[in-house]
Amino acid sequence: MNLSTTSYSVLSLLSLRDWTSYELAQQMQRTLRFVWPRAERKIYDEPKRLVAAGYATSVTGAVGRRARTTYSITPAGRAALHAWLGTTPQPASLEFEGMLRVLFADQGDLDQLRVSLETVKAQAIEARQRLAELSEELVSNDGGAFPERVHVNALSLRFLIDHHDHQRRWAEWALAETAKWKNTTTPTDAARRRALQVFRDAADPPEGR
Amino acid sequence: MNLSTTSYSVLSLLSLRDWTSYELAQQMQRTLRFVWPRAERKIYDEPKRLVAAGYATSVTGAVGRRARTTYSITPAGRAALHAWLGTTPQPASLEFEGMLRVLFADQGDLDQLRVSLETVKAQAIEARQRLAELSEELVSNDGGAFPERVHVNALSLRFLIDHHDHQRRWAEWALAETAKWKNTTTPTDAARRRALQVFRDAADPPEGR
DNA sequence: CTTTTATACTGCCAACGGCAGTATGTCAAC
DNA sequence: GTTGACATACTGCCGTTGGCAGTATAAAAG
Repeated sequence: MNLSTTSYSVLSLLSLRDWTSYELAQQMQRTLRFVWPRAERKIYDEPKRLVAAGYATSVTGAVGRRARTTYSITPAGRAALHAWLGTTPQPASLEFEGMLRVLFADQGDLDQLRVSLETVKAQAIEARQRLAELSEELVSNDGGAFPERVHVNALSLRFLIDHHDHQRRWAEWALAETAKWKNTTTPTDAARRRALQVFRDAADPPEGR
Repeated sequence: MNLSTTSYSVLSLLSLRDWTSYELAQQMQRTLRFVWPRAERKIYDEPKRLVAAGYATSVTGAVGRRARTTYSITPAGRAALHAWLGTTPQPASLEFEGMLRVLFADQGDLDQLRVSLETVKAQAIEARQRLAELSEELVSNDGGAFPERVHVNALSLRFLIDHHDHQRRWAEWALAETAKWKNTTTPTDAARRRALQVFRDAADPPEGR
């Protein structure tokens, strides 16, 4: 009975309050998605696994003739969560289809590249908008649903905001850069010089500490 | 016979030159991993799928008594790749276990939080170092193995460098921020004020265009 | 009182990750 | 000239995940 990181992310939510599977699925999509994106479908399986592991208990009530199961964390669950917080996380990993389109843009034409960049920009703005909405919620009622958690939420939000702003700014820069291109296959001499300068900058990592 | 984004990333590599499965697996880990991370194991299946789809051909040679299969893109493959470059990419998605540890740090203790942040920082520096090595290769021999592709490589590298530098700088900021904390559960008044200021900043997205 | 929308899931299957295993090639040391 | 270490070059297996489709009831809107 091995639990995945997804299991622990659900267990983490259960450490804050009781939830139904449906609420957990909603909450994962609304907030945790930004750092741990998982299909809604999978979230429904996790509480069952947690119960099987002894980390949660379920209470089945009813709304009309429909069953409603509410899950709660157990002391063993809290202990397991505490232990997990001391384990080493996997490195962050980024899936970026839009960048694949850019990397191999020389196999397509200039219009396609520019549409891809516009899509990346629009998607960054969209995600940024979702974060702004979450933030508004946190500002109102002085800290949102979990006002005792403002400090950790702020740590995380600071990163996510910059992350999505960075995507947008990069897309804008790339659009400006490619505005001077005549085709996707042959860089102009100026573009070539700027490219080599990017490589030289990148080859020299900043001081670590 | 539906091809995945992983299939198209392999097809993209084949558009540059011929490769063996092993070389493709290496190249994916070395470079494309940063934008499309996939297990080495899976890369071995992709060329076969591309052959089945008519997008690649295979030629089996030999090194001693060991078979060596080299894959090449077909005209149909080039056409399919061109069409794919015009499709809409999925939004970028980030998996960040370290941030999960930070978000639920109030369920653990201060030492665990600081170790998590140090790990995030070290992993960012490590990834940045891999990018610096790639860049050195691109600077030498005036553009690396594919000098005609400097312009698209520069576009992508610019983003990736900033992405990993951002992770490092954020981890350093978070370490400084948490240096003032007495525990993980109760923010000081000052920390609480700074948190609410983060939310207010975040609630106000910058001008889109 | 009927249609729409939200709630609350489950089944199915292809894609994926990670580990273990197999087998050959290359080079350096003994 | 053989042994061992390491690199090359994959394949099998199995549990996890993503995404689509489907089922069914409750609540809200018209």
